[in-house]
Amino acid sequence: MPKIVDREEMQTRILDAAASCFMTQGFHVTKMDDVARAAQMAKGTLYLYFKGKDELMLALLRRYFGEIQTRIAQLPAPQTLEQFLHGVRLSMPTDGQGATSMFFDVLGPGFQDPRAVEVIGGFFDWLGDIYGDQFRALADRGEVRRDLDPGQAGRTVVAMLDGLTIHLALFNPDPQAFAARRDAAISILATGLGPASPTQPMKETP
Amino acid sequence: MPKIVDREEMQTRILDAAASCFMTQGFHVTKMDDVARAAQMAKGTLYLYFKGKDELMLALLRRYFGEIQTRIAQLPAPQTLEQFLHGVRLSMPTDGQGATSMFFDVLGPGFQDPRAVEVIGGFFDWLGDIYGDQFRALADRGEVRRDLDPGQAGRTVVAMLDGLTIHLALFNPDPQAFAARRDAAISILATGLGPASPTQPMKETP
DNA sequence: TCCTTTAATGACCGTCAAGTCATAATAAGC
DNA sequence: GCTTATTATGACTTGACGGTCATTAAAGGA
Repeated sequence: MPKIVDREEMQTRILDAAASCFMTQGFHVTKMDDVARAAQMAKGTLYLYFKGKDELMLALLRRYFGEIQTRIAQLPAPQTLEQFLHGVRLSMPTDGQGATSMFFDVLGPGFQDPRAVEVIGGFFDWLGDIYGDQFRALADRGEVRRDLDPGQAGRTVVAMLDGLTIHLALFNPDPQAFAARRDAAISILATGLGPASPTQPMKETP
Repeated sequence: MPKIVDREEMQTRILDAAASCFMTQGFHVTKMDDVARAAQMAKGTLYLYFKGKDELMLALLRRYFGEIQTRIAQLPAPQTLEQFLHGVRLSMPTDGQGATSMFFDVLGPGFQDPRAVEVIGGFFDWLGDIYGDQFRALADRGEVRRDLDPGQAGRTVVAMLDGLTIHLALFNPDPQAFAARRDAAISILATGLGPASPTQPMKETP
């Protein structure tokens, strides 16, 4: 008798619209009317599928990071430091901007919503742990120095790489500059800022 | 005849109050009434000294980064890589939190105010240039590898270190963890993730 | 003390957007 | 095609906050 709708499909449609709005304009600037228009429905309809703007954002965050997480999780474990760094290179965003601005918006207002911090922070914790595990394995193979605590090192590298992404997204959304600095960062992660060791081909006397 | 007040002193008082509010609550959450109460004056009085909330924030940003900038500028140029890293260590925040949350708030909403981005981004550009100059000089002395473009490397290092600060401030405001990761980061910047070179005392075979 | 000029106040206004709900539209069964 | 349960709509309500301004207070000179 009744009219029946695929609830999940509607939620997906709304989330897609919200993602588009939030990512281009930012969370706070986006009005629920904007989302409704993007999803081609009336504002009231949104509230049949999400309790409010906050819930909408949370669902979006969970979906977004969930996808990245499953994608990263099924990558093969690197066997060498070079492989690790190659993986890092591939998994860094290429476009600048993107979702970074959205996170700024969400984390911004006094960290109002601890759930958002938990989702985002949880992801970085998780990734830091992954890197930590990989460092431990690589250290056993002599591919990575053994004097660092792998767990701390994992979190540290994650934070440093994210800093790169954030700065590029916020201050210099130029793909060329991004590529150059990503490569510089990876190179620094590999061998540090100090002069090349004698085992590598590089002159030492000026 | 007239009543006369020290305009600058009032502005300082207001800026101090605003800094306190913005840093603890965030920019968007803070109401002008909050700032007024913190400065012990009525809301209307604020508008005699600052055009509006945005101007207040901008003035605060300029003051904040101006102070850091002059402090860093009068530091002596490092003569060795070790000195450079020591300076980095000293110039990193020790408390976690602090101003970072405020910047998130300001940069957040769709980067609305380009002036704020300019102030903050300008600071990091400036610091990246400083580091770049130092790298150039250190490379000449054989203290730093010569295969990196100093300018890019300076910006890159600044971004990576800021990432560390951001993550600690947002996700893990624990001073102990901060110290541990700061040290890990500095160590990685020095010699990289790879195993120690033969010139340094460290076993290579497991 | 009184007058004049500048500073301080806080009730008020206008705007803006999140969220609501009475009403309309839709689809499935009979 | 009629009935009914469910879904969709968008005008309206509500609350909040940045900014204003008529009014009051303060300070210095005569």
